[in-house]
Amino acid sequence: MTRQRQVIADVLQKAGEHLDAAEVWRRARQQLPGLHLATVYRSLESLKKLGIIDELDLMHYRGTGHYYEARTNKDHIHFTCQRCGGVLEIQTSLFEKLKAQIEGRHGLTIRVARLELGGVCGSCASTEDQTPHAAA
Amino acid sequence: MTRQRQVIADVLQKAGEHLDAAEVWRRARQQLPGLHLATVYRSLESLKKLGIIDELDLMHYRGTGHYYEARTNKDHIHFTCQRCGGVLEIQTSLFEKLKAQIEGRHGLTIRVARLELGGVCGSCASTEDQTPHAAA
DNA sequence: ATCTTAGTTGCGAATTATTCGCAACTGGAA
DNA sequence: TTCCAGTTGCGAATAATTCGCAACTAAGAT
Repeated sequence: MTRQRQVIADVLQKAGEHLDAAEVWRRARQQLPGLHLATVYRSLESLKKLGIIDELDLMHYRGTGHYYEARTNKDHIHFTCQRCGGVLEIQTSLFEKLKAQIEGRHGLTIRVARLELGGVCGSCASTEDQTPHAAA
Repeated sequence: MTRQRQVIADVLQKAGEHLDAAEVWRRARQQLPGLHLATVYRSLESLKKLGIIDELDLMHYRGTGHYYEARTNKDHIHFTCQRCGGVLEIQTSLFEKLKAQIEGRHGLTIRVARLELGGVCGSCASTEDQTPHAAA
């Protein structure tokens, strides 16, 4: 584990939101001024393989890039409102059951699970505005 | 609905596999020689919004691009083996239950659901080879 | 402590994937 | 038929990501 990866993992652990590679770079450079963007990409790839972080695309609401977050002990689901762009994080034991059922039925091992939902959030369905309601 | 979109939707409906934009383009040009790649991207975007096709990334096993498939009446789950690259499509009613539960609990409407799993398939866990076992 | 080396970094250039601007065209409603 | 909002082809532009390579560094062996 190099200093670069520690800092990058730390940035993601402390961030309360989903960051793209460029934003991770901006923040990490405050501790590590010489850090190169290519290193950020390589580190994110390694951290992903190590199961320390997860990658998302939030239904491409904001472009084709990817977002990253520190992995927690329990997987959660991401719902992106396609009207206002808000992101809602959802946890439910049914998700764990679903994964367990699939592993059992198909004799495979799940290492990473990404459930991304898109649709219309409750606030957008009632009001007609375009401001994010769900937490990002 | 323009001829271009019809052909593109048709290519995806007939394909037994997941195609990236460039491959859709190659196939669609057989009926529509002048078709431009930019049009393919724009059409895929429209068809996605119409709910006719779905977009996947298959856990980025083969790069950072996206894959497309015609949508069927029942959503399915994609498992990508991170050892051999094989893709397994999985259906289970638990997935429908999970979506219904989320809609109910959070008062939102799900328009598109993408569950992508990564891990090790049964064959890879037993044999140590790197050949795809699951159907692509 | 020092050596060793497999793996990592910084750098800039290259590649891939996707989008844009604009003038010409076209599907389908009136 | 006329009309027009939406679509297309085109090439250039942009975003996102990866590569090649020489210099460095973490961490295990000596």
